[in-house]
Amino acid sequence: MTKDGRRLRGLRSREVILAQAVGLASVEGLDGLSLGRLATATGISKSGFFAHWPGKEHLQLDAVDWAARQWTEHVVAPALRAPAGVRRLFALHEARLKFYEDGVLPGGCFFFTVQVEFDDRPGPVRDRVARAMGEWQEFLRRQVAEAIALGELAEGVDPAQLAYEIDALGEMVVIHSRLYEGRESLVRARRAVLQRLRALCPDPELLPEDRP
Amino acid sequence: MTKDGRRLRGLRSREVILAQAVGLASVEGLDGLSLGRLATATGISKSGFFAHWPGKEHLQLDAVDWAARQWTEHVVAPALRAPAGVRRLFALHEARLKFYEDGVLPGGCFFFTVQVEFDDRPGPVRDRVARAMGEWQEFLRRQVAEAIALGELAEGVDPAQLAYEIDALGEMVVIHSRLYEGRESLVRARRAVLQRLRALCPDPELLPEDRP
DNA sequence: TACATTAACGACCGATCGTTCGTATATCTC
DNA sequence: GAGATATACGAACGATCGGTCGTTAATGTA
Repeated sequence: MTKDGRRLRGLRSREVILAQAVGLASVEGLDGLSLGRLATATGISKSGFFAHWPGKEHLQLDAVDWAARQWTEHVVAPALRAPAGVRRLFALHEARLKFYEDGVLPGGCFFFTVQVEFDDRPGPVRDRVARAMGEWQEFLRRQVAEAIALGELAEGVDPAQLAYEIDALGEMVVIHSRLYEGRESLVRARRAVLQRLRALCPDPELLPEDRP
Repeated sequence: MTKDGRRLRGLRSREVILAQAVGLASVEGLDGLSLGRLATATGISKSGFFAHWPGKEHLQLDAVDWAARQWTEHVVAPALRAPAGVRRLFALHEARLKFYEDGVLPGGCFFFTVQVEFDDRPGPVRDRVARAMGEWQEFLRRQVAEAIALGELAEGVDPAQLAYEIDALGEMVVIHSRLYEGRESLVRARRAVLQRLRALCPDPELLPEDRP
C-alpha cells in the first residue's frame, strides 16, 4: 500500500544516517564526529537530525546498537556456520580479521575507537558500549568453554584467560595495522591464535596447518 | 647567578604545561584536549601558551616527546636493572603493568589514546607518535632477540612474533581495565606472558612461579 | 475531504574552539 | 642604565559546535 511514504522514507534516512555515523565514528569517534560533518556526509541538513533524535546522545546510542548489529552480521554469523568447538572459535577469530582486512569500516573498528573515547567518561553511551563489548567477550568465553566440553581443548584451560588472550590479539590488529601499513599484523595475529589453539587441542587436525 | 629569572621560570611553566597536557591527553586525546581546559588546569592563560609554542600542533609534538621520556623513565629504565635476557623481558612487561596499575597517568596510557586518535589522521603528530611507538616495539624485539642469543629462549622463536604478542597483551590491559573495573585484566596479562615465557625458556627457574 | 503527523529545511542562538594582537613588566645583555 | 628579549595577560576574532524555532510540504488517518 505505502509506496514511498513519509514513514518508509524516514526509516531509510535513519539507516543512512546511522551507517554514515558508525563509519565516521570508527575514524574520529562518536563525539569527535560533529553533526555538521555528518550532515554534509549524508546530504541531510543538521536540523533534520532532530526529527529523528532529541539530541546527539540519542543518536550516539542508536549508533552503538547499529554497530553491534553490524558486528554480529559480519563476524558472529559467519563463524556460526562452522561446527561448534575449536573450529568455530578459530573461525570467529578469522572472521574478525577479515572484517578488518576488508575495510568494512573506514576506521577499522567502531567499538575500538569509541571505547577508547568513552572509557573515562561516565554516561549512557559508555554504559551501552561496555555492555555490547561485555556481551561479545562473554560470547567468546562461551565458545572456549564449549570447545573444552567437546574435548577439543585441554581440560586445564581457563576459558576466561584464553578468551582474553584471543581478544587481545584481535584488538591489537586494529592498533598496529593502522599505524604501520601492511598485512604483517594480520598474519601475526592469525598465527598467534592458531599456534596457541593447536598446542592446546588434542586433535590439531581440526585446525588448518600453521604454515601453508 | 640566575635566581628565578624569566628563562628559568619559562622552563618551569613549559614543564608544568606539558605534564598537564600529557595527563589530560591520556584521557581525552591530544586533540580532544582544548587549550581552554589546559589553561584552567595549569592556571596559565590560554594566550600565554603562544609565548612557548607557535600553535597547538607544536605543543602536541612536544607533548609526545614528553610522554616518550616519561615512558622511558617509568618502564624502560627500571627494567634495565634486571639482567639481560628473559628476566629483563619479563621485567619490562611487569614495569608496564605497574605503570598502569599505579595510575601514573589519569587515562592509563598516553600513547594508546593518542594513537587511536591519530591513526587515521595524517600529519606530523601522527608521524611522531608512530616513530615513538615503533622505537618501543623495536626495543621489545631486541630484548627477545637477546634472550634467544643468551640461550634463555628456544631457538625457533621469532622475535618479532613474540614481541608482538607481549605488546598486545600489554595494550589490552589499558582497554580492558578501564571499561571493567578491577585488577582482573592485570592478572591475566601477567599470567599470559609468564606462562608463555616459561614454556619457551629452557630454564624456567629464571622466572617467577606461575601460581604463587 | 478534513485534520494530524512526520520529514526536512534555513535561519539563528549562545558557547567554545584555536588564534591574533596590543600591552605590561620582569629579566637578560650590553 | 639602555635596549632587546622573554613571559604572560585580557580582549577580541572568525569558525564551528550542539541545539532551537518556525515553516513547508508530503503523507497518514478519519
